[in-house]
Amino acid sequence: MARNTEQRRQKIFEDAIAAATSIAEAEGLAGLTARKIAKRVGCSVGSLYNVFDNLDTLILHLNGKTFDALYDALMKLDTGGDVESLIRAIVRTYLDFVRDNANLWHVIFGHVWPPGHPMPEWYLSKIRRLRGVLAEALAPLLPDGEKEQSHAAATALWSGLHGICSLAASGKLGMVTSETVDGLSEVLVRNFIAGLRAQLHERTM
Amino acid sequence: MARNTEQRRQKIFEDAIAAATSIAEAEGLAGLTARKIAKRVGCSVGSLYNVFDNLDTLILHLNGKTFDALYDALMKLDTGGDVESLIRAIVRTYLDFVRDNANLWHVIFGHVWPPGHPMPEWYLSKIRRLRGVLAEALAPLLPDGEKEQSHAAATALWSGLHGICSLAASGKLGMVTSETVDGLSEVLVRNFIAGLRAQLHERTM
DNA sequence: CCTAAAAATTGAACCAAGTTCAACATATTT
DNA sequence: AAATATGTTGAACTTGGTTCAATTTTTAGG
Repeated sequence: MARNTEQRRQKIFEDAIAAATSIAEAEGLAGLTARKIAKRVGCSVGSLYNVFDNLDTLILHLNGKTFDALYDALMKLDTGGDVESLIRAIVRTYLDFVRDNANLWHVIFGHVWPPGHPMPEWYLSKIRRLRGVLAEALAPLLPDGEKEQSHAAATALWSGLHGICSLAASGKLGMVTSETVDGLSEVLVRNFIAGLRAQLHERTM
Repeated sequence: MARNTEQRRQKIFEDAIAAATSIAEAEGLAGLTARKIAKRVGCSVGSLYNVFDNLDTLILHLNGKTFDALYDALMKLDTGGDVESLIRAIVRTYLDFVRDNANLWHVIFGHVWPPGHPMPEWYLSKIRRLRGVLAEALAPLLPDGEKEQSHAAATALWSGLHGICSLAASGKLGMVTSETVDGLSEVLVRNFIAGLRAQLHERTM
C-alpha cells in the first residue's frame, strides 16, 4: 500500500502551510522564507520542494486558506433582512476580516505570482466564490433583465474596497488627518448603492 | 568652489533615475537591481550607494517622476466643460496613463517601502496633489458646506479605480469573460457620480 | 521475511541581489 | 604643494530561492 508515503506527503503539505500561516501572521510576507518554514516544520528545505514546486505555490495555498476563512465568515451572515443591510454587513465583514488578519491579507496582495504562468483554476474559483456572495446581495438593485450585471457591479465595488484597504495599508494614500478606511469605505459604498438605486428608479419610472 | 563635486553627484542621481526608468519600462520591478542600474549608468554599485541611501530610495524617486508625469497629463485637460465631463476626462486620463505606462505604474504599487520608516513628505505631497485634481472636479457635486468632503470622495473614488487596475494587472480578479478594466471603471464611476447627485438632490429638496 | 526498485530526505552548493567597506583616486582648501 | 575631504571601486558578506547527488526509507513482488 502507498498509504504511508501519501500520508507523509500530506502531513508536510499541511504542516508547511500551518507554519507559513503562523510566520506570515507574525512577520508578513518578508518573513516567509523556505528555510524558516522548513525549520518550523522540522524538515529540510529539500523536502518542502518535494511537495511544492516552489515557494510561490506554497504561498498560493496559504492565500487560498485565507480566502476560505473570509468566505466562512461571510457564510455566517444573516441573509434575511433588507437589501442594503446585507450589503453593508458583507462590507463590514470584509473590512473587519482585513483588519483582524492584516498580515495574512497583505500576503495575498503583496505576493506576485510569476508572470507568464496562469493562476490555477482552483485559486481563481475561490476569488469568484467570494465575489459571488456580494453579487447576489447586489442583484436586487439591478433592473430586471440585467441581473447578470451584478457580477460586474460586485467586482467594481469589491475592487474599490480593496483599493482603499491596500493603499491605506501601504501608506500610499497620503491621507489627511481625519480620513480612515472605514470612513472612505462608507463614502464609496453609500454612493455606489445610491447610484444603483438612482439608476434603478430611472428605468422603472 | 564645490561645484564640480556637486555636479557629479547630481549627474549620477539623474542618470540613475533615467536608467532605472528605462529598465523598469522594459522589465518591471524585477529588473531593477543595483548592479544593472550601475552598469547602465557606467559607475559602480558603490557610487549609487553614495548618492542614494539604498535601492528603495532610488525607486521612490523614480516613482515620484511617474506621479509627476501623470500630473502633467492631467494639467492638459480642459476644465471648461460640465462637471461630469471633467470627472470622466480625469478618469479617462488616469486609465490611459496606467495602460500606457503599465510597468512604471506597477513599480509604484509593487514596491514596498521599508516598514517603520515613514514615507518622505515630498512623496506624499505628490500623491495629495494628484488627488486634489479629482477633488476639485468632484466638489460641485457636494452640498454647500460640505465641500471639504470632496477630498474624502476623491480618495474613495481614486482608490476604487486603483483597486480595479491593480487587481486586473495582477490577474487577481478571477474575471469572467466580458469584464474589462474600462467596463468595471465605468460601473464604478457611473454609480459613484449618480450616488453623489442623488444625495445632493435629497439635501436640496 | 527478504530484496530490488521507487520514493523521500538531506544539506551542501549554486546563483542572484542588497549592502558594506577598506583601499585607492580625485577634488578642495589652505 | 601638501593636507584634508570627498568620491569611486569592486570584492566580500549576507540572505534567500532552488537544485541535486548521496543517503535513507518505503513499497511491492516473490
